[in-house]
Amino acid sequence: MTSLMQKIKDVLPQLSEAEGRIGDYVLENPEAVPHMTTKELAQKSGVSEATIIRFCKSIGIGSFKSFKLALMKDLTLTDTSLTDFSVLNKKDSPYDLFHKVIHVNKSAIESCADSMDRKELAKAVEAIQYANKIVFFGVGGSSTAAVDAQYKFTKLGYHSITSLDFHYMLSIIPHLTENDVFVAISTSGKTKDVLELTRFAQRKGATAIAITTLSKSPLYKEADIRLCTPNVEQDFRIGSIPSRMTQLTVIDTLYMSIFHHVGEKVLQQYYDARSEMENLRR
Amino acid sequence: MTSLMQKIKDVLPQLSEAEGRIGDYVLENPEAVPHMTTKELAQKSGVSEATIIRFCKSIGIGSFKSFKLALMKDLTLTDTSLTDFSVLNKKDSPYDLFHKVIHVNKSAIESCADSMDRKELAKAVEAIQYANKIVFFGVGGSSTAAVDAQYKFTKLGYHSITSLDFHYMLSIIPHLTENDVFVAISTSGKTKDVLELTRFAQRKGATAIAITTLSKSPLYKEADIRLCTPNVEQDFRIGSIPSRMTQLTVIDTLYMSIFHHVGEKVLQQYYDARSEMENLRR
DNA sequence: GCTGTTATGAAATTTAAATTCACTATTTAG
DNA sequence: CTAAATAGTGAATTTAAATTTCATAACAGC
Repeated sequence: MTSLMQKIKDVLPQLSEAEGRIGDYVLENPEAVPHMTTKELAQKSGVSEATIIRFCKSIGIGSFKSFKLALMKDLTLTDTSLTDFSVLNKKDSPYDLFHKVIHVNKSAIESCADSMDRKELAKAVEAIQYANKIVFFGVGGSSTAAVDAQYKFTKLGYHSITSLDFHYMLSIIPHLTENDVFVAISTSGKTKDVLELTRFAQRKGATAIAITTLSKSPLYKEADIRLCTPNVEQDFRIGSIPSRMTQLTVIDTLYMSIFHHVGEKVLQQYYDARSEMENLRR
Repeated sequence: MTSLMQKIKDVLPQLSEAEGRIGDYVLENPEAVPHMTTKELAQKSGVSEATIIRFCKSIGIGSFKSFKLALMKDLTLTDTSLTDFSVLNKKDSPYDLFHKVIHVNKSAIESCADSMDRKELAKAVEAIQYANKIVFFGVGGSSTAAVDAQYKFTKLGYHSITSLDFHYMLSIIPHLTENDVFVAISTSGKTKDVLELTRFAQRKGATAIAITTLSKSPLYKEADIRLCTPNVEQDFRIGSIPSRMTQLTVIDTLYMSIFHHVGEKVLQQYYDARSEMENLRR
């Protein structure tokens, strides 16, 4: 059993009746689905087309097209690829673990393509591009992405802010306006601190961009723009290892996109910074 | 070179001017094409949509959809991996950049396997395992890895320290002893701040672990233990995007390895932390 | 029993792929 | 050297697929 199929099996009990019927059909006829249209699959599993789309989102994939692609990949890779650390072994040496880490991280980054919605991405780039201030916030494992983002956007000349301190953030947000962007980073989308600050920022008029998994979480529902990360396996042992990689991939994309727009303008500043760094021999 | 790509090359001379332009574009950006629509590919190769369809038929494929599928299959088989953003294109949309970022990050992580020395890794794990304090230091793009590491090892119950502030670090290091570990993170291995602190830590008796590229850099030469990251392409535009991924992969490996050793002991603390978090509904 | 929420499909909209058609440039036949 | 034939092209259209919106029905909580 491969990862996507397993995933469907796992969530099957939580699905609604109609979505469950789709799941059943897909599990029984996986090789047929990649060539179908929503209409066909809808007919065959006895639901409406709209429910097909909803089914895709329920299993954490952003579009029907991506779903078909992921399923196809799943079927061709007979490789018993582990995408999590379930097969951790007592005898594993650090070097063995190293290769597992490589594998998990690579898989996580690969699956980013499944959950991202290109329209939302375009909206996010647009919002950031014209932003006055950009505030990033993430706690726990997601703070890494926030810190990284803050650094990158500062380099691009933005007024870019982050802090791990909830109370510090509370003092920042009142100054936000509709020209500003608040980027909330939370894998689960349920983190209370993140939610509260996001709502606060929205009340001040800022655009709330969420970097979170595709799910029915409050953050997902309430954000103005959603950049979805895939539902990579979570395990207490590995904590947020793979989900951090997916968050950073999203951040990198935003950075590259903005650079692409403002790049010419900041190039001189880049060179300035570099030559000054060389002068100081740092 | 594989079948489809080769096929395109073969027929290229026989194609008409406009179709030839498509062929050129596809050969230059094969990994970008599978995510495009006819419209996009038409724009980027400077032809009309109709010509895209005709191009597909010219190379013996019945539809644009099939063409994309075939190309994708082709690419997964061979790895024509670009490991840099050299193929950045003026017309790239955020979604295009997203796929390039995925590709670059994936490649970077993959190539980690090439540069890591298993003995050095074992030594590093050994040193950290019995360490009293662990200090991480990285500046610029490498600070992300330091921050991430500090958080991870704190979760494991270590006295784990990092700061971006050179002077703060100066006040930390005098307290290090031979039971402590100083982890220096620098892609180039030449960063002055990192070097100075590393030497200082070594003078105090701490074991210096370097996470750096395999090169003749001072950091590489002077460190007690070397964990090498691959020499991924550096580019002013992308800064440290791929090298940050490789650093994090090394950090993840250290974390997993240590967890593997001390795991049983800290499991209870993990559960404590989680249930308390749930109590506080954070 | 009312109210708010969730699940659902029908219909409308949006988006992508493919086709048609008209125009141009070039070649070929007379 | 001209006229007809032909190939190559993109604009506009058609067709088809994916996605969103909206109204309704079922249900849970009060």
